[in-house]
Amino acid sequence: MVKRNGNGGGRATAEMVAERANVSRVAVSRAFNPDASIKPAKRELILQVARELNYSPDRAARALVSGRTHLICIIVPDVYGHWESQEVDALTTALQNEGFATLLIKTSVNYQMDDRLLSYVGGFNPDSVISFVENVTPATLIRYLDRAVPIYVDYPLPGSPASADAGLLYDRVNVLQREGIEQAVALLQGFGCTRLAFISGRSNSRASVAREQTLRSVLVERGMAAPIMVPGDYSYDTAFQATLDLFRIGPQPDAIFAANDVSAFGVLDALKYELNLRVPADVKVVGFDDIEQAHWRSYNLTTVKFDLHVRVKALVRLILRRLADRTAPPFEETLTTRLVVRGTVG
Amino acid sequence: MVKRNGNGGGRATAEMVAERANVSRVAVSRAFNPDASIKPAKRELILQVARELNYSPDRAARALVSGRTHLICIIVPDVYGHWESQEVDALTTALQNEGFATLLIKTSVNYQMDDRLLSYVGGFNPDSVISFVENVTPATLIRYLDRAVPIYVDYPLPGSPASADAGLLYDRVNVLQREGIEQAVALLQGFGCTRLAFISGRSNSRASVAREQTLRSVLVERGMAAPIMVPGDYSYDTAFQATLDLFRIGPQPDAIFAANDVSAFGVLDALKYELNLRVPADVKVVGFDDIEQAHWRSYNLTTVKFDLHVRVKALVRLILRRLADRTAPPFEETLTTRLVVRGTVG
DNA sequence: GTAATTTTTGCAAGCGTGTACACTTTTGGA
DNA sequence: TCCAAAAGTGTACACGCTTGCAAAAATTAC
Repeated sequence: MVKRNGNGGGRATAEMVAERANVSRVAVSRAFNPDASIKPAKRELILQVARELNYSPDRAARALVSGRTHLICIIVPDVYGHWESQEVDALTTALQNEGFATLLIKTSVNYQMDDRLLSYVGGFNPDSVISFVENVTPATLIRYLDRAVPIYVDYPLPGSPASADAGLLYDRVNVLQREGIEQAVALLQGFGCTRLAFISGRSNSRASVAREQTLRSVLVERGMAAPIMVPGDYSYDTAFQATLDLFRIGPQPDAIFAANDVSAFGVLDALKYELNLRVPADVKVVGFDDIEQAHWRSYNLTTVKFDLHVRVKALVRLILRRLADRTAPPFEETLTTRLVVRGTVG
Repeated sequence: MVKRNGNGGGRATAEMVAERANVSRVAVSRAFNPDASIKPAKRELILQVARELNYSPDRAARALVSGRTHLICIIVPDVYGHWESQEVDALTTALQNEGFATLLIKTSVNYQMDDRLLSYVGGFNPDSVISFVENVTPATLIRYLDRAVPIYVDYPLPGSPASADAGLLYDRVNVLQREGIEQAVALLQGFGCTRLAFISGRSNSRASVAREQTLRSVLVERGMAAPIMVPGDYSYDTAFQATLDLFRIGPQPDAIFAANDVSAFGVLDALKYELNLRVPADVKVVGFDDIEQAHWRSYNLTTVKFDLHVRVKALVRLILRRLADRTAPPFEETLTTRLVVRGTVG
């Protein structure tokens, strides 16, 4: 049984750098701390020596004393799609540029979004937690991770208060579905559509519920009938099958909203390859998100988008502001959506 | 300027748990260490109190003394596609089940895969590093991260030694392209194809080079002509445009290999929607990877796949074995590929 | 040139945890 | 009942780093 503690003997420590540069260990620490007071020439020398030794300060040790880990947890659902992938990707880049690293945490059969997962996450002492998981309340997150700054990515339901939940105040980024949906409905109405269908996402998804409810209220305002509801789960396969079922039984819609783009692809393929209906001539289709594949020629999907990078920037801004001042009142950013018109409508 | 060090006052410490449970702080430590010696009843009590206080051991402090962070860095290129997303996803789940967390690191304009990024990564003291980046040599990785266990996800070029590079030995997971490609070529030859084209990935991508070279040698063995080479970059748009160019000028191929599925989709859409060629009647198309979208009806792509989860399992196994015994000779796992036949061939 | 100021430096004390070591208690024969 | 072995416990130090404090050096003001 070999003794294996400390850094394992591999990495250089501040001590070694100090010795090699003939300075004190404290000086090394200061050289790596931008706003510490140290003579420029000395800092230069130390950084030079550090480079030779491939030294960089141990984040764990640093975290222990400073209380800041520079770790940001991103919690994503056990199954997640292309949209989340793209967002995790963009977030990682943006946070990395600010000196943070992203810790990817997945809810799964072993770690549901329960006490166990939360205290697992808490053990990392992250500076902030960004949750894409729908079924976790702000209250829970705050209770387990009170040192960390929780940030919510949220789709406010029409009429609900924006940045408060169970009396708690917290920072969040809201996405308003209204504008994009209004544009879409106006366009469809212009083409004479009267019977709309809506294929939902997973039942407990706030994004899906927000989209559905907003669609409903827009339809009411314009004097149109409520949408035919079709249960889905954001996946291609489910949407494909649901579309077949939809057209086999009930009143056939002349336009279909899908809760996300991937579902819309399933709808399109079912219409084209199984039902022999033409898009947009016979049926028009609208998706949500505008993921990369939406512009692929086979789909060429009309969809409600908001700029991913705008949201990511907002998230990062929120985190930085909150870390700089923990007592400020809740920050809130709101993003709007817009319709991207492609071939599946008009 | 508020003093903010330690854990910020939020999280509970072992000390607090000890006090509340009337035990020593060491006992708390032991309660959380499965193979430490402590009376079962005492451990139960401590875990109970810990639960009440939402306590879990601070990973940073633990890492500092044990030398193990339980952090695994996954380094991905600045731009990466669906395949990598799926793999990062699967890896995160698998590692999390073993008690590790994944730190996602992206190469980008600020942090190329250079000294700076490497010592940035090194600062986290990860237990292991899984690199999906092509232009980093094992030697570099080992030099900067010698305490961490480096793992390579690799596509060995035909004829090159498997687990040695620049005299260094290291663990790796190899993917053999041969079987799948042989099946594909046999099938194409059976359909009378004679002129093949290959759309490559990014020029410095080992995966692409390995696929190309394997294809070449299979063609030679079967007495077929060398493929027409078309430069690509794994993206849909580039493949789309490249296909247009290919058919406007040179000798028109009757079958096209694309270095990955996404490129193949670009090829298919260009053939169908711009060149008015029928697939598979006029041209046959083969992709690589078998990502989720390959079975979507609009593409229905014939492709060379290997099981993602098999590779992920192999990677995790490698890491666990190496962490348990750092002096063992290099481990190596080899995966084979196979052809998934769908609509774009035959 | 000296005194008052500012900048730089080193010491020492922690941050929260694991573990070797010595010590005390319990267990299991005989 | 007694003794040897096993199991449990507590003390003290270490891990690598940051930071308040006081002392030293460098800079400025007169």
